[in-house]
Amino acid sequence: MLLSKSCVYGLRASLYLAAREQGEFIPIRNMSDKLEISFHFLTKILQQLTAEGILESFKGPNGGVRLTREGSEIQLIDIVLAIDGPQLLTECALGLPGCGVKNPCPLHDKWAETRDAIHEMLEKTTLTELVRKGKAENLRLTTDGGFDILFEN
Amino acid sequence: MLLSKSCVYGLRASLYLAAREQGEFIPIRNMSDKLEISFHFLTKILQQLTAEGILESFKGPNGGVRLTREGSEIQLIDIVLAIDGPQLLTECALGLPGCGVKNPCPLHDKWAETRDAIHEMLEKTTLTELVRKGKAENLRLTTDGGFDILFEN
DNA sequence: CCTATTTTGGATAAAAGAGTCTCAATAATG
DNA sequence: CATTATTGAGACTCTTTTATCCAAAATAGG
Repeated sequence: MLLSKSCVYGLRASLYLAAREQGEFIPIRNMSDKLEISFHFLTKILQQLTAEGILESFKGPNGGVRLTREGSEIQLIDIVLAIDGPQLLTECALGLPGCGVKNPCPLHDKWAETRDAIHEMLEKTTLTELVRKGKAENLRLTTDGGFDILFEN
Repeated sequence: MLLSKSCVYGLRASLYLAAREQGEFIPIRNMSDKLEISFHFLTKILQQLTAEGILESFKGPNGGVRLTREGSEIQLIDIVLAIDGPQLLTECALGLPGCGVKNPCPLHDKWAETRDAIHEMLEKTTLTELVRKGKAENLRLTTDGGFDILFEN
């Protein structure tokens, strides 16, 4: 699995938040229902994103979480690094510690290129960009149903 | 982790085999010592590669494993798919089942491109190519020490 | 035929990832 | 002040991955 499940859930939730009114605190239960993710598990993941400063939270009635920045200023890489950690995009393909330009493995160069391609994609893609695309084409963020139904009622 | 540890070990072992005389059966213990991988664990991994037809094995004294094809005809992708399975390079970045051109998630297109880049790299790279590079530049296949010391005595 | 060497396969154990549950802390509202 | 809604934090369970161990099968060589 390229991305951990936590990371995948974190991305889905972040997209959901970016698609909602900015500034509004969204209860996690609300998100877990819509996105069909276990409430408690999602809570854990969002706590990480809060700790990393990507989200901010508010307790009590009318509480919830929201993005600290605009969706257009949050790249996918921010979420991936916050959850899966930077090793994901720096590790050696052969698992050798300290593999780098100075002391590489035979696969280092090619692998570094590949990792860079992943990094670049994640770095260039913003939440807002995906939300726009999702809305325009009614793409899904969940197993069944399109983008729209996430925001009904 | 992009590749599982099993997969990483499988790659290292395959490179080791490709670097040795073709046709010769190499005992797994020999490899596990040189590559500093747990013997029993490596055994399990190589059994998978044998089952997938990438290796063949021979029991008893002077037994061991060897590549079924020449190293120049084995691509990294063969090993990765045999161990981590094809899902690795087909799964949706948001974890949605059945995500594809017909019913995509907002990230599908970009993710597919990224996966293709990984796939292409793994597909274009052969064991022999890496072995040649490793030998030429004395690169390492293990934590310490270069390529050469793997094949002393 | 016996012994040593080696893979095979299954059982088991330990560690990490995924998921659940409970209780405390915070805050709004009547 | 009591009630209710919500996040925070920790303990706990389940599953998968990683790792270890052992007995069985195959085979070479004396």
